[in-house]
Amino acid sequence: MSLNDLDDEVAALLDDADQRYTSSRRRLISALQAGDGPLTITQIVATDASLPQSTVYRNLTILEEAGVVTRIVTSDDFARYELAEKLTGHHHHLICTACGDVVDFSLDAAVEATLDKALDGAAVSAGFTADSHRLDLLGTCRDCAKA
Amino acid sequence: MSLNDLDDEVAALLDDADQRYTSSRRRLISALQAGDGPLTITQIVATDASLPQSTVYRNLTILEEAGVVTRIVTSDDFARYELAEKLTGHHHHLICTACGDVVDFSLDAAVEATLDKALDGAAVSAGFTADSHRLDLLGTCRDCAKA
DNA sequence: AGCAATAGTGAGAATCAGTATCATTTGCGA
DNA sequence: TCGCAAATGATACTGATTCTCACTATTGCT
Repeated sequence: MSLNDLDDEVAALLDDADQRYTSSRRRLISALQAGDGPLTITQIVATDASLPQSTVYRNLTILEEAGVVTRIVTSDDFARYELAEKLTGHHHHLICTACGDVVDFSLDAAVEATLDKALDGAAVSAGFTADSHRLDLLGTCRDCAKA
Repeated sequence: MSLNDLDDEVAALLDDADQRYTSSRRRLISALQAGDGPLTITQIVATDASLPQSTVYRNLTILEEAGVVTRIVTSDDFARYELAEKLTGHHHHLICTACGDVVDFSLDAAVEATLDKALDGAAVSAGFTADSHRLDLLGTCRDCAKA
């Protein structure tokens, strides 16, 4: 999705939620777009120091409610945010258990299909209405392996 | 794994970590064993009111370091703990996005094998040393679907 | 058994990511 | 341009988790 298309899509989602697409929110989207994985609030504030922390928290919550971003919790004490899959496509996360960093990756469609089928079966037999799945790979990133 | 085998295995793991298998820790293991999914601290304290909160927190941390339990973070504000996969076998989680409850489930071995192969490929091309994976199904549990 | 020395306990204080408050500013509609 | 509702951002607050520390229990030694 190009930057302009993304912008239009975000604008539409915010409009649906009766929210304005303010400049703080634009800068947030831009910071998230620039990362190669979900970002913590600290990382976002470090990237764009003109964004006050309270605005970042509030707007990320609003953007999440509007379906623009997704909140990710790994194991460390910091929530992370990324653009919703609707905007970026389905993907998964490589989580470094040493430094906590998170990077995106994708699986090929055949594997995803097999997985979805198996998960649907499991959901049905547990009386569960499946919505989506979340698959993370835990391990050590290149940098931490070196250290 | 039978209750006695579990007990022996936990004792061995704690011994390796130079930790004692005290009665608080036994009660914790027993509470975790009784649940059908990872439990929050609140749930544990509710189950066994003789366990003070500070002891539960401290001992779960120690048990996690010893490799006996695993800390799970979903999206709500409460961490959950379960017996380590080494003790219970590999499994996944159904997470109810309405009430936050978590229930265990398993996939058949063929699907797991396909998945592991695909994940290994992804890890290698990202320069990542894979350790384990985590697969959760998000949706609505029977009780919340009714409501 | 008695006696350190060491480990575990638990009530309460401290920490800190995240949320709520509110006076001020911004920007849309008439 | 005016008026009003929404957004901002500095600051205070909340609550899950961690830390502290005096006390108790257990281990190892003789």
